Amino acid sequence: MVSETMIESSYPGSAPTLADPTYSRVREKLRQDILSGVYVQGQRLKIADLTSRYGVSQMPIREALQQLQGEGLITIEPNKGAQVRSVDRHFVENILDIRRLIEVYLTLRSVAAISGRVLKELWHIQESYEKAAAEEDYASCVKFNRQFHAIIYELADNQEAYKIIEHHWQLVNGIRLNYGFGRERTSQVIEEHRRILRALEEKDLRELEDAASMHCLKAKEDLINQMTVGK
Amino acid sequence: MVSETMIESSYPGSAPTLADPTYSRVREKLRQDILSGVYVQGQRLKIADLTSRYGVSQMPIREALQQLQGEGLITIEPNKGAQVRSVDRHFVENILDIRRLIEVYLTLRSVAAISGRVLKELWHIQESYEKAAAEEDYASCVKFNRQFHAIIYELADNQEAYKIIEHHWQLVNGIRLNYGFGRERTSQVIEEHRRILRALEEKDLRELEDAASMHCLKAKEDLINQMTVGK
DNA sequence: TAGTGGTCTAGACCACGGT
DNA sequence: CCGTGGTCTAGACCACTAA
Repeated sequence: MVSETMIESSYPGSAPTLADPTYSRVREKLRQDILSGVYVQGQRLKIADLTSRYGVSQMPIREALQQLQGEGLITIEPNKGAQVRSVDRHFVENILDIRRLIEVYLTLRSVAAISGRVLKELWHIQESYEKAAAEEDYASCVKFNRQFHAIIYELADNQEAYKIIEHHWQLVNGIRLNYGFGRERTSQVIEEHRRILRALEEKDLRELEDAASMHCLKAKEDLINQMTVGK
Repeated sequence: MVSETMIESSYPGSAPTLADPTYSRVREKLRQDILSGVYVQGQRLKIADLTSRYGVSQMPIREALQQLQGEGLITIEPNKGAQVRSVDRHFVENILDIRRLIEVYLTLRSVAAISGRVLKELWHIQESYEKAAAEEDYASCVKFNRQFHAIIYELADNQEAYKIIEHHWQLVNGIRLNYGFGRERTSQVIEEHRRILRALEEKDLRELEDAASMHCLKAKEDLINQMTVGK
Protein backbone atom coordinates (compact mmCIF):
# COMPACT_ATOMS: atom_id res chain seq x y z
CA MET A 1 0.00 0.00 0.00
CA VAL A 2 1.18 3.46 -0.81
CA SER A 3 1.21 5.82 2.11
CA GLU A 4 0.17 9.45 1.72
CA THR A 5 3.28 11.52 1.89
CA MET A 6 2.94 14.78 0.02
CA ILE A 7 -0.09 16.16 1.78
CA GLU A 8 -0.44 14.96 5.30
CA SER A 9 -3.46 14.48 7.45
CA SER A 10 -3.55 15.58 11.03
CA TYR A 11 -2.19 12.35 12.32
CA PRO A 12 -1.06 9.07 10.90
CA GLY A 13 -3.93 6.69 10.50
CA SER A 14 -6.55 9.36 10.38
CA ALA A 15 -8.42 9.32 7.13
CA PRO A 16 -9.47 12.57 5.45
CA THR A 17 -12.06 14.15 7.66
CA LEU A 18 -14.93 16.32 6.60
CA ALA A 19 -13.28 19.36 8.07
CA ASP A 20 -10.16 18.89 6.05
CA PRO A 21 -10.67 16.78 2.98
CA THR A 22 -7.90 16.31 0.47
CA TYR A 23 -9.37 18.55 -2.21
CA SER A 24 -9.62 21.32 0.36
CA ARG A 25 -5.97 21.05 1.27
CA VAL A 26 -4.98 20.90 -2.38
CA ARG A 27 -7.11 23.96 -3.08
CA GLU A 28 -5.52 25.99 -0.30
CA LYS A 29 -2.04 25.00 -1.36
CA LEU A 30 -2.76 25.86 -4.97
CA ARG A 31 -4.32 29.18 -4.06
CA GLN A 32 -1.32 30.15 -2.04
CA ASP A 33 1.08 29.01 -4.74
CA ILE A 34 -0.75 30.95 -7.42
CA LEU A 35 -1.03 34.13 -5.40
CA SER A 36 2.57 34.02 -4.30
CA GLY A 37 3.75 33.55 -7.86
CA VAL A 38 4.99 29.96 -7.83
CA TYR A 39 3.11 29.49 -11.06
CA VAL A 40 3.50 32.14 -13.68
CA GLN A 41 0.53 33.71 -15.39
CA GLY A 42 -0.90 31.55 -18.12
CA GLN A 43 0.89 28.45 -16.97
CA ARG A 44 -0.95 25.24 -17.61
CA LEU A 45 -1.81 23.15 -14.61
CA LYS A 46 -1.67 19.58 -15.82
CA ILE A 47 -3.61 17.01 -13.91
CA ALA A 48 -0.87 14.43 -14.21
CA ASP A 49 1.71 16.78 -12.76
CA LEU A 50 -0.49 17.73 -9.87
CA THR A 51 -1.43 14.17 -9.00
CA SER A 52 2.21 13.17 -8.72
CA ARG A 53 3.21 16.37 -6.96
CA TYR A 54 0.57 16.02 -4.29
CA GLY A 55 0.41 12.26 -4.24
CA VAL A 56 -3.34 12.06 -4.70
CA SER A 57 -5.56 10.87 -7.50
CA GLN A 58 -7.39 12.88 -10.14
CA MET A 59 -10.61 13.47 -8.29
CA PRO A 60 -9.49 15.77 -5.48
CA ILE A 61 -7.30 17.66 -7.96
CA ARG A 62 -10.25 18.24 -10.24
CA GLU A 63 -12.43 19.29 -7.36
CA ALA A 64 -9.85 21.82 -6.22
CA LEU A 65 -9.41 23.18 -9.73
CA GLN A 66 -13.15 23.56 -10.18
CA GLN A 67 -13.40 25.52 -6.99
CA LEU A 68 -10.52 27.76 -7.89
CA GLN A 69 -12.15 28.38 -11.23
CA GLY A 70 -15.25 29.39 -9.34
CA GLU A 71 -13.17 31.94 -7.48
CA GLY A 72 -11.69 33.14 -10.72
CA LEU A 73 -8.09 32.25 -9.93
CA ILE A 74 -7.77 29.90 -12.84
CA THR A 75 -9.61 29.36 -16.08
CA ILE A 76 -10.64 25.97 -17.38
CA GLU A 77 -11.14 25.67 -21.09
CA PRO A 78 -12.86 22.58 -22.46
CA ASN A 79 -10.35 19.99 -23.62
CA LYS A 80 -7.48 22.30 -22.81
CA GLY A 81 -7.41 22.11 -19.05
CA ALA A 82 -6.61 24.63 -16.40
CA GLN A 83 -4.55 27.78 -16.78
CA VAL A 84 -3.34 30.15 -14.11
CA ARG A 85 -5.07 33.44 -14.43
CA SER A 86 -3.20 36.62 -13.78
CA VAL A 87 -4.49 38.24 -10.64
CA ASP A 88 -3.87 41.71 -11.93
CA ARG A 89 -5.29 45.10 -11.23
CA HIS A 90 -8.06 44.79 -13.76
CA PHE A 91 -9.23 41.45 -12.41
CA VAL A 92 -9.26 42.65 -8.81
CA GLU A 93 -11.10 45.79 -9.81
CA ASN A 94 -13.73 43.69 -11.55
CA ILE A 95 -14.29 41.58 -8.47
CA LEU A 96 -14.42 44.53 -6.12
CA ASP A 97 -16.82 46.40 -8.38
CA ILE A 98 -19.23 43.50 -8.14
CA ARG A 99 -18.77 43.34 -4.41
CA ARG A 100 -19.56 46.99 -4.11
CA LEU A 101 -22.80 46.69 -6.04
CA ILE A 102 -23.97 43.82 -3.92
CA GLU A 103 -22.69 45.08 -0.59
CA VAL A 104 -24.40 48.43 -1.00
CA TYR A 105 -27.60 46.69 -2.02
CA LEU A 106 -27.49 44.32 0.94
CA THR A 107 -26.67 47.05 3.40
CA LEU A 108 -29.59 49.15 2.21
CA ARG A 109 -31.95 46.22 2.39
CA SER A 110 -30.88 45.39 5.91
CA VAL A 111 -32.46 48.58 7.23
CA ALA A 112 -35.95 47.15 7.13
CA ALA A 113 -34.97 44.33 9.48
CA ILE A 114 -32.62 46.13 11.81
CA SER A 115 -33.45 46.22 15.49
CA GLY A 116 -32.06 47.77 18.63
CA ARG A 117 -30.71 44.42 19.67
CA VAL A 118 -28.83 43.99 16.44
CA LEU A 119 -27.47 47.50 16.61
CA LYS A 120 -26.17 46.82 20.05
CA GLU A 121 -24.46 43.68 18.80
CA LEU A 122 -22.92 45.59 15.92
CA TRP A 123 -21.57 48.27 18.22
CA HIS A 124 -20.13 45.53 20.39
CA ILE A 125 -18.33 43.97 17.43
CA GLN A 126 -17.13 47.39 16.41
CA GLU A 127 -15.68 47.85 19.88
CA SER A 128 -13.87 44.54 19.60
CA TYR A 129 -12.54 45.58 16.22
CA GLU A 130 -11.20 48.82 17.57
CA LYS A 131 -9.57 47.03 20.46
CA ALA A 132 -7.93 44.50 18.13
CA ALA A 133 -6.80 47.34 15.89
CA ALA A 134 -5.22 49.13 18.82
CA GLU A 135 -3.32 45.97 19.66
CA GLU A 136 -2.36 45.50 16.03
CA ASP A 137 -4.00 42.09 16.08
CA TYR A 138 -4.87 42.05 12.41
CA ALA A 139 -6.14 38.50 12.31
CA SER A 140 -8.82 39.50 14.79
CA CYS A 141 -9.54 42.62 12.78
CA VAL A 142 -10.29 40.53 9.73
CA LYS A 143 -12.51 38.28 11.81
CA PHE A 144 -14.50 41.10 13.38
CA ASN A 145 -14.79 42.89 10.07
CA ARG A 146 -16.29 39.79 8.56
CA GLN A 147 -18.70 39.37 11.47
CA PHE A 148 -19.75 42.97 11.20
CA HIS A 149 -20.76 42.68 7.59
CA ALA A 150 -22.12 39.16 7.93
CA ILE A 151 -24.69 40.29 10.46
CA ILE A 152 -25.85 43.12 8.25
CA TYR A 153 -25.97 41.05 5.10
CA GLU A 154 -27.93 38.25 6.69
CA LEU A 155 -30.61 40.72 7.67
CA ALA A 156 -31.03 41.70 4.04
CA ASP A 157 -32.75 38.41 3.33
CA ASN A 158 -31.17 37.71 -0.02
CA GLN A 159 -29.18 34.54 0.39
CA GLU A 160 -28.26 34.44 -3.28
CA ALA A 161 -26.58 37.81 -3.12
CA TYR A 162 -24.85 36.91 0.10
CA LYS A 163 -23.48 33.75 -1.46
CA ILE A 164 -21.81 35.77 -4.19
CA ILE A 165 -20.07 37.92 -1.61
CA GLU A 166 -18.99 34.90 0.39
CA HIS A 167 -17.70 33.34 -2.75
CA HIS A 168 -15.30 36.15 -3.44
CA TRP A 169 -14.25 36.42 0.16
CA GLN A 170 -11.65 33.69 0.04
CA LEU A 171 -10.04 35.21 -3.01
CA VAL A 172 -9.81 38.72 -1.63
CA ASN A 173 -8.61 37.26 1.63
CA GLY A 174 -5.92 35.32 -0.18
CA ILE A 175 -4.74 38.45 -1.96
CA ARG A 176 -4.70 40.29 1.35
CA LEU A 177 -2.52 37.59 2.85
CA ASN A 178 0.06 38.32 0.19
CA TYR A 179 -0.07 42.07 0.12
CA GLY A 180 -1.30 43.07 3.55
CA PHE A 181 -3.16 46.23 4.48
CA GLY A 182 -2.13 49.79 4.05
CA ARG A 183 -0.69 51.34 7.17
CA GLU A 184 -3.71 53.46 7.97
CA ARG A 185 -6.37 51.19 6.60
CA THR A 186 -7.58 49.89 9.98
CA SER A 187 -8.22 53.33 11.35
CA GLN A 188 -10.05 54.23 8.15
CA VAL A 189 -12.16 51.11 8.49
CA ILE A 190 -13.08 52.11 12.02
CA GLU A 191 -14.36 55.46 10.83
CA GLU A 192 -16.21 53.93 7.90
CA HIS A 193 -17.90 51.32 10.05
CA ARG A 194 -18.97 53.95 12.54
CA ARG A 195 -20.46 55.99 9.75
CA ILE A 196 -22.39 52.98 8.49
CA LEU A 197 -23.62 52.25 12.01
CA ARG A 198 -24.81 55.80 12.55
CA ALA A 199 -26.66 55.76 9.23
CA LEU A 200 -28.24 52.43 10.18
CA GLU A 201 -29.39 53.88 13.49
CA GLU A 202 -30.91 56.90 11.78
CA LYS A 203 -32.29 54.76 8.96
CA ASP A 204 -30.93 57.43 6.65
CA LEU A 205 -30.87 55.53 3.35
CA ARG A 206 -29.10 58.18 1.34
CA GLU A 207 -26.31 58.51 3.87
CA LEU A 208 -26.16 54.75 4.30
CA GLU A 209 -25.78 54.17 0.58
CA ASP A 210 -22.97 56.66 0.41
CA ALA A 211 -21.28 55.26 3.51
CA ALA A 212 -21.43 51.68 2.27
CA SER A 213 -20.30 52.64 -1.20
CA MET A 214 -17.38 54.65 0.11
CA HIS A 215 -16.40 51.80 2.40
CA CYS A 216 -16.09 49.51 -0.61
CA LEU A 217 -14.34 52.09 -2.75
CA LYS A 218 -11.77 52.74 -0.06
CA ALA A 219 -11.19 49.03 0.40
CA LYS A 220 -10.66 48.68 -3.33
CA GLU A 221 -8.34 51.65 -3.42
CA ASP A 222 -6.27 50.27 -0.56
CA LEU A 223 -6.00 46.80 -2.04
CA ILE A 224 -5.04 48.07 -5.49
CA ASN A 225 -2.50 50.33 -3.89
CA GLN A 226 -1.01 47.47 -1.87
CA MET A 227 -0.77 45.37 -5.00
CA THR A 228 1.10 48.01 -6.98
CA VAL A 229 3.41 48.76 -4.07
CA GLY A 230 3.90 45.06 -3.40
CA LYS A 231 5.09 44.50 -6.93
CA MET B 1 -42.41 18.71 -25.73
CA VAL B 2 -38.89 19.98 -25.36
CA SER B 3 -37.41 21.21 -28.60
CA GLU B 4 -33.78 20.56 -29.42
CA THR B 5 -33.02 24.25 -29.29
CA MET B 6 -33.45 24.35 -25.56
CA ILE B 7 -30.71 21.82 -24.97
CA GLU B 8 -27.63 23.92 -25.03
CA SER B 9 -24.09 23.85 -23.95
CA SER B 10 -22.98 25.32 -20.66
CA TYR B 11 -20.53 27.49 -22.51
CA PRO B 12 -22.23 30.14 -24.56
CA GLY B 13 -20.83 30.34 -28.01
CA SER B 14 -19.14 26.99 -28.23
CA ALA B 15 -21.08 24.01 -29.39
CA PRO B 16 -21.33 21.06 -27.03
CA THR B 17 -18.43 18.92 -28.02
CA LEU B 18 -19.46 15.74 -26.32
CA ALA B 19 -22.89 14.40 -26.91
CA ASP B 20 -24.45 15.58 -23.65
CA PRO B 21 -22.54 13.95 -20.86
CA THR B 22 -24.49 12.01 -18.30
CA TYR B 23 -24.33 14.62 -15.57
CA SER B 24 -25.66 17.17 -18.02
CA ARG B 25 -28.68 15.06 -18.89
CA VAL B 26 -29.35 14.33 -15.26
CA ARG B 27 -29.10 18.01 -14.45
CA GLU B 28 -31.55 19.03 -17.15
CA LYS B 29 -34.00 16.35 -16.17
CA LEU B 30 -33.79 17.31 -12.53
CA ARG B 31 -34.18 20.99 -13.27
CA GLN B 32 -37.27 20.37 -15.31
CA ASP B 33 -38.73 18.07 -12.70
CA ILE B 34 -38.12 20.51 -9.90
CA LEU B 35 -39.53 23.49 -11.76
CA SER B 36 -42.59 21.58 -12.91
CA GLY B 37 -43.30 20.38 -9.40
CA VAL B 38 -42.53 16.68 -9.65
CA TYR B 39 -40.64 17.03 -6.41
CA VAL B 40 -42.28 18.92 -3.62
CA GLN B 41 -40.51 21.68 -1.78
CA GLY B 42 -38.11 20.41 0.82
CA GLN B 43 -38.05 16.91 -0.55
CA ARG B 44 -34.79 15.10 -0.08
CA LEU B 45 -32.99 13.92 -3.18
CA LYS B 46 -31.21 10.77 -2.16
CA ILE B 47 -28.21 9.70 -4.14
CA ALA B 48 -29.15 6.04 -4.01
CA ASP B 49 -32.60 6.73 -5.41
CA LEU B 50 -31.26 8.84 -8.21
CA THR B 51 -28.54 6.37 -9.19
CA SER B 52 -31.09 3.60 -9.59
CA ARG B 53 -33.62 5.87 -11.29
CA TYR B 54 -31.17 7.02 -13.91
CA GLY B 55 -29.07 3.89 -14.00
CA VAL B 56 -25.80 5.72 -13.50
CA SER B 57 -23.26 5.80 -10.72
CA GLN B 58 -22.80 8.36 -7.97
CA MET B 59 -20.45 10.71 -9.75
CA PRO B 60 -22.66 12.19 -12.47
CA ILE B 61 -25.49 12.50 -9.95
CA ARG B 62 -23.26 14.44 -7.59
CA GLU B 63 -22.02 16.62 -10.40
CA ALA B 64 -25.57 17.46 -11.44
CA LEU B 65 -26.61 18.21 -7.88
CA GLN B 66 -23.63 20.47 -7.35
CA GLN B 67 -24.48 22.44 -10.44
CA LEU B 68 -28.11 22.78 -9.47
CA GLN B 69 -27.00 23.98 -6.08
CA GLY B 70 -24.92 26.57 -7.89
CA GLU B 71 -28.04 27.76 -9.64
CA GLY B 72 -29.87 27.83 -6.36
CA LEU B 73 -32.49 25.24 -7.24
CA ILE B 74 -31.48 22.90 -4.46
CA THR B 75 -29.61 23.22 -1.21
CA ILE B 76 -26.95 20.81 -0.07
CA GLU B 77 -26.34 20.58 3.64
CA PRO B 78 -23.25 18.78 4.89
CA ASN B 79 -24.02 15.20 5.85
CA LYS B 80 -27.68 15.71 5.07
CA GLY B 81 -27.64 15.75 1.32
CA ALA B 82 -29.70 17.62 -1.21
CA GLN B 83 -33.07 19.20 -0.69
CA VAL B 84 -35.39 20.73 -3.24
CA ARG B 85 -35.63 24.41 -2.76
CA SER B 86 -38.92 26.15 -3.34
CA VAL B 87 -38.70 28.39 -6.37
CA ASP B 88 -41.05 30.95 -4.93
CA ARG B 89 -41.63 34.61 -5.43
CA HIS B 90 -39.05 35.64 -2.87
CA PHE B 91 -36.34 33.50 -4.40
CA VAL B 92 -37.00 34.74 -7.91
CA GLU B 93 -37.06 38.33 -6.72
CA ASN B 94 -33.70 37.81 -5.06
CA ILE B 95 -32.16 36.50 -8.24
CA LEU B 96 -33.63 39.22 -10.41
CA ASP B 97 -32.52 41.93 -8.00
CA ILE B 98 -28.95 40.74 -8.39
CA ARG B 99 -29.34 40.57 -12.14
CA ARG B 100 -30.59 44.10 -12.19
CA LEU B 101 -27.64 45.44 -10.22
CA ILE B 102 -25.17 43.75 -12.50
CA GLU B 103 -26.98 44.36 -15.76
CA VAL B 104 -27.29 48.07 -15.11
CA TYR B 105 -23.64 48.22 -14.14
CA LEU B 106 -22.52 46.34 -17.24
CA THR B 107 -24.70 48.38 -19.53
CA LEU B 108 -23.30 51.62 -18.17
CA ARG B 109 -19.76 50.39 -18.47
CA SER B 110 -20.27 49.35 -22.08
CA VAL B 111 -20.64 52.96 -23.14
CA ALA B 112 -16.91 53.58 -23.08
CA ALA B 113 -16.30 50.81 -25.60
CA ILE B 114 -19.28 51.27 -27.87
CA SER B 115 -18.69 52.03 -31.53
CA GLY B 116 -20.75 52.84 -34.58
CA ARG B 117 -20.16 49.34 -35.88
CA VAL B 118 -21.48 47.76 -32.70
CA LEU B 119 -24.48 50.06 -32.65
CA LYS B 120 -25.29 49.02 -36.20
CA GLU B 121 -25.08 45.36 -35.16
CA LEU B 122 -27.34 45.99 -32.18
CA TRP B 123 -29.94 47.71 -34.33
CA HIS B 124 -29.76 44.76 -36.69
CA ILE B 125 -30.41 42.31 -33.89
CA GLN B 126 -33.20 44.52 -32.68
CA GLU B 127 -34.73 44.36 -36.14
CA SER B 128 -34.53 40.58 -36.10
CA TYR B 129 -36.15 40.55 -32.69
CA GLU B 130 -39.03 42.68 -33.86
CA LYS B 131 -39.53 40.50 -36.89
CA ALA B 132 -39.54 37.33 -34.75
CA ALA B 133 -41.96 39.00 -32.35
CA ALA B 134 -44.30 39.88 -35.20
CA GLU B 135 -44.25 36.23 -36.28
CA GLU B 136 -44.77 35.09 -32.70
CA ASP B 137 -41.57 33.09 -32.92
CA TYR B 138 -40.75 33.26 -29.25
CA ALA B 139 -37.80 30.90 -29.36
CA SER B 140 -36.08 33.34 -31.70
CA CYS B 141 -37.09 36.23 -29.51
CA VAL B 142 -35.32 34.64 -26.59
CA LYS B 143 -32.27 34.04 -28.74
CA PHE B 144 -32.09 37.59 -30.09
CA ASN B 145 -32.72 39.04 -26.67
CA ARG B 146 -29.79 37.09 -25.34
CA GLN B 147 -27.56 38.19 -28.22
CA PHE B 148 -28.57 41.79 -27.71
CA HIS B 149 -27.50 41.84 -24.11
CA ALA B 150 -24.49 39.58 -24.62
CA ILE B 151 -22.95 42.06 -27.05
CA ILE B 152 -23.42 44.92 -24.64
CA TYR B 153 -22.17 43.03 -21.62
CA GLU B 154 -19.05 41.79 -23.35
CA LEU B 155 -18.09 45.34 -24.12
CA ALA B 156 -18.20 46.16 -20.43
CA ASP B 157 -14.99 44.22 -19.89
CA ASN B 158 -15.91 42.59 -16.61
CA GLN B 159 -15.95 38.87 -17.25
CA GLU B 160 -16.62 38.08 -13.62
CA ALA B 161 -19.83 40.07 -13.61
CA TYR B 162 -20.88 38.60 -16.92
CA LYS B 163 -20.37 35.10 -15.58
CA ILE B 164 -22.78 35.77 -12.74
CA ILE B 165 -25.45 36.83 -15.20
CA GLU B 166 -24.81 33.80 -17.39
CA HIS B 167 -25.00 31.62 -14.35
CA HIS B 168 -28.52 32.70 -13.54
CA TRP B 169 -29.63 32.60 -17.12
CA GLN B 170 -30.38 28.87 -17.20
CA LEU B 171 -32.50 29.15 -14.11
CA VAL B 172 -34.55 32.10 -15.30
CA ASN B 173 -34.88 30.39 -18.64
CA GLY B 174 -36.14 27.25 -16.96
CA ILE B 175 -38.73 29.22 -15.05
CA ARG B 176 -39.79 30.94 -18.25
CA LEU B 177 -40.28 27.58 -19.89
CA ASN B 178 -42.80 26.72 -17.25
CA TYR B 179 -44.64 29.97 -16.96
CA GLY B 180 -44.15 31.67 -20.33
CA PHE B 181 -44.26 35.37 -21.07
CA GLY B 182 -46.99 37.85 -20.42
CA ARG B 183 -49.09 38.58 -23.48
CA GLU B 184 -47.67 42.02 -24.10
CA ARG B 185 -44.20 41.43 -22.84
CA THR B 186 -42.53 41.18 -26.27
CA SER B 187 -43.83 44.54 -27.41
CA GLN B 188 -42.70 46.06 -24.13
CA VAL B 189 -39.27 44.55 -24.64
CA ILE B 190 -39.08 46.10 -28.08
CA GLU B 191 -39.72 49.54 -26.66
CA GLU B 192 -37.30 49.02 -23.78
CA HIS B 193 -34.51 47.84 -26.06
CA ARG B 194 -35.05 50.79 -28.38
CA ARG B 195 -34.80 53.12 -25.43
CA ILE B 196 -31.55 51.52 -24.34
CA LEU B 197 -30.17 51.77 -27.86
CA ARG B 198 -31.05 55.43 -28.15
CA ALA B 199 -29.38 56.16 -24.81
CA LEU B 200 -26.31 54.24 -25.93
CA GLU B 201 -26.15 56.29 -29.13
CA GLU B 202 -26.41 59.51 -27.20
CA LYS B 203 -24.06 58.24 -24.50
CA ASP B 204 -26.58 59.64 -22.04
CA LEU B 205 -25.56 57.79 -18.88
CA ARG B 206 -28.43 58.97 -16.75
CA GLU B 207 -31.03 57.97 -19.30
CA LEU B 208 -29.19 54.72 -19.97
CA GLU B 209 -29.14 53.79 -16.30
CA ASP B 210 -32.84 54.42 -16.02
CA ALA B 211 -33.60 52.54 -19.23
CA ALA B 212 -31.57 49.50 -18.22
CA SER B 213 -32.97 49.49 -14.72
CA MET B 214 -36.54 49.75 -15.94
CA HIS B 215 -35.92 46.97 -18.42
CA CYS B 216 -34.92 44.66 -15.57
CA LEU B 217 -37.71 45.81 -13.31
CA LYS B 218 -40.30 45.19 -16.00
CA ALA B 219 -38.86 41.75 -16.71
CA LYS B 220 -39.04 40.94 -13.02
CA GLU B 221 -42.57 42.24 -12.77
CA ASP B 222 -43.65 40.16 -15.74
CA LEU B 223 -42.06 36.98 -14.47
CA ILE B 224 -43.47 37.36 -10.98
CA ASN B 225 -46.85 38.05 -12.47
CA GLN B 226 -46.67 34.96 -14.67
CA MET B 227 -45.71 32.87 -11.66
CA THR B 228 -48.64 34.01 -9.56
CA VAL B 229 -51.05 33.60 -12.45
CA GLY B 230 -49.54 30.23 -13.34
CA LYS B 231 -50.18 28.94 -9.88
C1' DT C 1 -0.51 9.72 -33.63
C1' DA C 2 0.54 10.81 -28.91
C1' DG C 3 -0.72 13.48 -25.07
C1' DT C 4 -4.11 15.30 -22.27
C1' DG C 5 -8.56 16.28 -20.58
C1' DG C 6 -13.28 14.84 -19.39
C1' DT C 7 -16.14 11.51 -17.84
C1' DC C 8 -17.73 7.32 -15.86
C1' DT C 9 -17.78 2.84 -13.12
C1' DA C 10 -17.00 0.13 -9.15
C1' DG C 11 -15.74 -0.36 -4.82
C1' DA C 12 -14.01 1.18 -0.50
C1' DC C 13 -13.79 3.85 3.78
C1' DC C 14 -15.10 7.14 7.34
C1' DA C 15 -18.27 10.55 9.56
C1' DC C 16 -22.44 12.11 10.76
C1' DG C 17 -27.56 11.91 11.74
C1' DG C 18 -31.52 10.03 13.39
C1' DT C 19 -33.98 5.76 15.04
C1' DC D 1 -26.48 1.30 15.18
C1' DC D 2 -27.86 1.51 10.61
C1' DG D 3 -28.67 4.51 6.69
C1' DT D 4 -26.79 7.98 4.09
C1' DG D 5 -23.61 11.33 2.55
C1' DG D 6 -18.86 12.65 1.38
C1' DT D 7 -14.66 11.45 -0.26
C1' DC D 8 -11.01 8.88 -2.41
C1' DT D 9 -8.60 5.30 -5.40
C1' DA D 10 -7.81 2.89 -9.56
C1' DG D 11 -8.64 2.05 -13.90
C1' DA D 12 -11.05 2.55 -18.13
C1' DC D 13 -12.78 4.77 -22.36
C1' DC D 14 -13.48 8.40 -25.66
C1' DA D 15 -12.87 13.22 -27.62
C1' DC D 16 -10.18 16.80 -28.64
C1' DT D 17 -5.61 19.29 -29.48
C1' DA D 18 -1.34 19.73 -31.11
C1' DA D 19 2.73 18.21 -33.17
